[in-house]
Amino acid sequence: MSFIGFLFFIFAFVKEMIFSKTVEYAIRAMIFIAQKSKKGIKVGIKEIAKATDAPEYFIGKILQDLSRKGLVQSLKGPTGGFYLEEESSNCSLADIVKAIDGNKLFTGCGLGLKSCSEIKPCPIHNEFKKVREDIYNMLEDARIGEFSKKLEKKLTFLRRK
Amino acid sequence: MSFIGFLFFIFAFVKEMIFSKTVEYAIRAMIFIAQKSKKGIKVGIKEIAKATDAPEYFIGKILQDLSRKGLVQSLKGPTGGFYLEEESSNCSLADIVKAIDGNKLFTGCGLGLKSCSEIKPCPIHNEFKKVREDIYNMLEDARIGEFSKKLEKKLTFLRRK
DNA sequence: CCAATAAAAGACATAAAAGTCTTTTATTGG
DNA sequence: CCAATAAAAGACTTTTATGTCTTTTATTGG
Repeated sequence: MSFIGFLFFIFAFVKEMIFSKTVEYAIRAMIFIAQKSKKGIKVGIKEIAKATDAPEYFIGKILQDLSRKGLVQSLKGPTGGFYLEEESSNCSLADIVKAIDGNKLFTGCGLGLKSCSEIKPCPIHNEFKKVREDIYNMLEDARIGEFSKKLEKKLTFLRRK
Repeated sequence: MSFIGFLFFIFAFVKEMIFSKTVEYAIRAMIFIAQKSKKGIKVGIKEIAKATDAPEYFIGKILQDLSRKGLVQSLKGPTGGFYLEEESSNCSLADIVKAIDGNKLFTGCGLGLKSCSEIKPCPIHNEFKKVREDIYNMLEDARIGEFSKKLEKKLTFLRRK
């Protein structure tokens, strides 16, 4: 199974659930860049698009944005492309989601909730809070660098079958 | 605090997260209809829209759809409106989500996952599975009838303050 | 320096979700 | 039966998300 195929497996779960296409593409791209970066290789948009099966121009835009926000590094010109500095490869899925969609997914109790519902929270309120926390923890624990390592191990395993 | 206000508290959590506006409005409307239905009152679209702070024509469309699918009952003409039969008031939030968005939110392991990832699931895969299950259970447990009962109790409590 | 390369920037296009309006159909009380 | 009422149905508009294209800017190897 291909790298892309494997990613699809994992994110098939998520995509209808929490993440926008933008976030989905961003995460796939970041993992791919991380893998290449570990080998000291910078990758161009075309290659990223092909490898992660994302629309070329769209992923370009997304990475542009992430680059401005410092989650990924880039260099123009020949031998240029996208890459991750040591520090960046330690960023979590949560960081990516935050960078793109803001932290609305995580900020739990907005305006109203602080007053009434926190004092006397309804049962469902608490359940949701828990789910949110679970999602946050999950995304926070999933570091791009770690993730790509694990993926590679699995891939190796899978390829031997 | 008003009924609408209270609902806002609860769904402020959810709306950026899982549910479309359509689902959000649907749930608010259903709870409102349930409360009225318990008193044997049928409610019109205008009243529902006002009470749940949803766009009138839009909630009309949504309830039309839910009505076709049997989740809510309706009657045309004077003294007509929407209401819930005993059976319908026992429907869960999960039922509503399913009726509108299909069960893509719950069907967990789609195509790819059955083969490779289930055999050797990646850590994140399992976490997501758990979150999904949590969400499903939460939505399945939340029955419209029960929910409106609880809300009413809270409302009474709040009003006495 | 210069030609080639690749990202950045900005404008544009398409699709999906959300929201609105008008006409039709069913039901009721008088 | 009839006029009023209210949902059903269908067409339409607006907004947001997604996706595409063109031009500009930075970098490199020769």
